[in-house]
Amino acid sequence: MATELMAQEARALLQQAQGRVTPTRVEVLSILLGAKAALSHQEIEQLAVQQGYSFDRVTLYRTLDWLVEQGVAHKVNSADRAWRYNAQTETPHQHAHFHCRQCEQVFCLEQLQPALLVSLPAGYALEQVELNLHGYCPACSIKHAG
Amino acid sequence: MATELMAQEARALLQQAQGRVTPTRVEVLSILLGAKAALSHQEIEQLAVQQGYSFDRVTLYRTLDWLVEQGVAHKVNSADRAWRYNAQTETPHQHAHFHCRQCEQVFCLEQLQPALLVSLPAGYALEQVELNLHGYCPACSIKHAG
DNA sequence: CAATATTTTGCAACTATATTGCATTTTCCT
DNA sequence: AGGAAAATGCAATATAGTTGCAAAATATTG
Repeated sequence: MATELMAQEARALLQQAQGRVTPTRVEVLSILLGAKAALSHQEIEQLAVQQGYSFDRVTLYRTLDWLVEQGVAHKVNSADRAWRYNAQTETPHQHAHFHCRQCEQVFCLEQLQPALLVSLPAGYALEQVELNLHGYCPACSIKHAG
Repeated sequence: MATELMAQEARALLQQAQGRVTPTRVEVLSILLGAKAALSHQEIEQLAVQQGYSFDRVTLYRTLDWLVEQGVAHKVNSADRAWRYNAQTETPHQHAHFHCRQCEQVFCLEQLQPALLVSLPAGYALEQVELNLHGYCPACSIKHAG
């Protein structure tokens, strides 16, 4: 597990944020940095415990909110009514999310550009485009197809 | 209020569904038919009360689920972690949703085609595309701009 | 039209996610 | 090291949605 590396990167990112670099924040951000998919609060809590760290649920919520506010993480709304979070290392850009129907994980697709024909009706002020793809992720596709 | 017309249309649609045409179902569907935006369970309940009709929360949830199942309504996941529903009179097609940041309403944009460049990484099995646009709806844009 | 079977509804209790207020602890700065 | 400000933990609460079961409504059959 490259936990220590992630922790270092996390600390570096937090250095630039408006606020304190606390163990909880380092832990949470390094978990997000090490994840391949967007994580729910529960998944994060579990991973933290696995790494010998624990914190209150409320603290986690607040930490995640703060990370989003600071621009180092972002929030995805998934079908099971739970927010999922992942680290946002690069500049905020429009990227798509792939929601797996089997394992319910949410993957960020950085390279997918929604070259959409924005022929929005008059009057709407567009601020952000959110593209969600639903289906089966590579791992689940294999199990599915057999 | 064109309630009676909506109720008639609702009854016609329900006639074709697999199940009973009950007052609750007619009421809920006609509310959805009369709405310009996707409605939350709370908004539906309120509108029903305004029209002199009331039902249990659970019944509403079940009714909405059933309407979706029957293909006469569809479900949208919005930012406030509440499902929103609207009538689906036409054939199910991929359409975009506009989420207003001010009034939190969700509008269906039937005409908007997400001509997206689907260059999905290998392994992903795409089943559905969900396009959400965030910003300010016409009514709120006006208030916003002054 | 009455009896019966089936579906739908209402009630109560429950689950899960998330939030709020406040006291305590930790962190940062000098 | 000391003190101000920020972060955390705990308890309580809000909100969305679900489940089981009994009662009511609707449809079906004799």
